[in-house]
Amino acid sequence: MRITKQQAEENRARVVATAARLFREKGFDGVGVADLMHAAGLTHGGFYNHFESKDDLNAAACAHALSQAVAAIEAVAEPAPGQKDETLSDYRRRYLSRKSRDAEGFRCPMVAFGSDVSRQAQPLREQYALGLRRYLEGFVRAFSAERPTGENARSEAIAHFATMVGAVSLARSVATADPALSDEILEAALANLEPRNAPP
Amino acid sequence: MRITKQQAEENRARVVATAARLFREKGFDGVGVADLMHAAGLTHGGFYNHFESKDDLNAAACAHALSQAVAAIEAVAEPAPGQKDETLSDYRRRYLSRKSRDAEGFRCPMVAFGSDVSRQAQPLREQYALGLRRYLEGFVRAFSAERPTGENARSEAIAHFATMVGAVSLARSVATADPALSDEILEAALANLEPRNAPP
DNA sequence: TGTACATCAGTGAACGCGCGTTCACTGATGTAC
DNA sequence: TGTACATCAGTGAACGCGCGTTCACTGATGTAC
Repeated sequence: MRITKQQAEENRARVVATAARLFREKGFDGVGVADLMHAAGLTHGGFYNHFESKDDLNAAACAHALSQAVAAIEAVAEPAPGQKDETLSDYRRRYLSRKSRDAEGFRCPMVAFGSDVSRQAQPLREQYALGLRRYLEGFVRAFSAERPTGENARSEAIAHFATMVGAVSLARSVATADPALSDEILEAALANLEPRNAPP
Repeated sequence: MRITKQQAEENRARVVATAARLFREKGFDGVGVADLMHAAGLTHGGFYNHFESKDDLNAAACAHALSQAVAAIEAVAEPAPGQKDETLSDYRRRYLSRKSRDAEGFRCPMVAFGSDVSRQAQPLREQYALGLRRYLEGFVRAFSAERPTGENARSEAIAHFATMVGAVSLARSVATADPALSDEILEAALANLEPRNAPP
């Protein structure tokens, strides 16, 4: 049953993408190798043709999720000329929307992996740090474009993003048990992050 | 080997307190019943004399951790007369300190359980929502005392706390792999949360 | 107050299950000639 | 270009281990008289 090299690479990529989605939904320990491989349309035995270990896949999936986030914020920071790209204001509203909060598998990895990262093996943490660094660089550029705040732009942008992460994390935690509080948290973050003197 | 009723209650309380600490450190799934009972100085067989299930303990430990957090913020909001209690500024500095970030088992449950809560059973989520609601009420009072901001105090306070949660969560995630970035995140949050026109 | 018995927190072995991982095997692909 | 063989992605059964949970048992406590 040997298959094409290209097909094998596609299979591997599909496993990583599936894992990036399922891990965000259920956590790294919430998805087993067998579940995952079947979700990707394969049988579990072939897993070790692609990955050294589950930890290895965890790291690959984490890197994949982060690179998606980096691409998204870079599109905001450097909109393609002539395209109707998302502004930071759009991005923030989407990030802090109920829909995004309730999305299971496509959430921001910084929120979805919040408390998991520091419990994972070192290679994953390295990948994560690399991704977050790149993400924050993009975020700072997008933030600076929205409001020229001068010398403290980076510091302000980081605090700004921290508010978004904390708000979605808290809002998610109480989404089912106290939806009103959950909505209130999202709205509070959004209200306090919009530029103060927005043009009319 | 039957023991005193009071002794049994103390044992149960010790198990819950130990769990609240270990779960914050390693996650709910990162600590087994046997590990936990031995950490509390007991053998694992007796576990079901105190708890219906692991989920039941998870909920009890979560409630315990939250009630500690609530007590801490209430002490800031309503300082006991004549005592040198922590101000919100002290609290914030401690919360966003490297020491607090690196503390394994005594961390803020809103950070430590960030992505775990929504994956746990409904009773735990109810407990969590109850605790967070009470915590935020205390936080809003403490925040209003620090800076009389008028009608939006609650919204501002919630966004303020979200920044703290997001910052510590992000800082923790990269603490080992990129300590400089981790420190920068804490400092950015602190700088942007201090009152703007602090009295000299 | 003293006695007799039921209760039940704690013990440690055992259970079944699901997990990550390994393995022998298959057979189309890739390659050497 | 065609042929012969090695490679290796995929398959599905099996392994060992740790987990949550159950169990028979112990013996001091709590209680009924």
